[in-house]
Amino acid sequence: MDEVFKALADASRRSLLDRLHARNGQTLLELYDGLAMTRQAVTKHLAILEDANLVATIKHGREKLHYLNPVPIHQIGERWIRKFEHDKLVALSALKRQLEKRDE
Amino acid sequence: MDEVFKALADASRRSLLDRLHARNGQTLLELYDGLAMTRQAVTKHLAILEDANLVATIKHGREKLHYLNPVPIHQIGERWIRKFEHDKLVALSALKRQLEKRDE
DNA sequence: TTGACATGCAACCATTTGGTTGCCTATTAT
DNA sequence: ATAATAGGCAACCAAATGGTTGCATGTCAA
Repeated sequence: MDEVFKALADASRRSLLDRLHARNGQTLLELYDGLAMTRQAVTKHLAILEDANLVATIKHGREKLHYLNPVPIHQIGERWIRKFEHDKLVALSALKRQLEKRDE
Repeated sequence: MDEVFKALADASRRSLLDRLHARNGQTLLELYDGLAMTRQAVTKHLAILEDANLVATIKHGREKLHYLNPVPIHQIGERWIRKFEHDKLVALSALKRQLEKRDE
């Protein structure tokens, strides 16, 4: 879970996931195309995404196809974000009230 | 949004948010209590959470009260995680099928 | 079979990160 | 008034991070 959060912390990696979301099963070179970094940098990012189980790959000849695995993202939604959902409703108004009250 | 992801990338910071989720409006020393790091380290973490708008504070005398702001977390759920929700359903079975197909 | 193509590996680098220690300031209680 | 309490500031440090360059390997096509 920590690996997933760390993997998602980088904007380049999130945009790689976006690219796979747009079109699944791309090769390294396809994912690399148009990005302002070296191919090797992309390789490293993809490796981090793979370690975090956000991307699965298979080798197909000399190509390596990258597939998005949405499960860990979903789990973060379920196990982590949902936890704070309830607070959201009362939060802003209650926060203001509490702060004003404490400040008397 | 990037700041929020970065802020959430650290386990210590996530646990601070958990603590605030359990009891809102704690002081630095209360949040620091029992943690295996110095008070100043906690201060830094809280500053990062504050910069990411995940925590709001007010000074109350010599104390500084920390309040959780669940809005950015919720936004990540809405704007980011939801985007991958649809994939989730088809993902695992479809993934397997796709991989096998590609591998012929 | 030989060259082009897709990717991998490893060393290196600057910057960021998470943490420390030491001291300073502001507020409260005795 | 003075001591204790709550927190802030700044310098420093090691390790992790995000990136680079250079070269090696495996696979496909002419």
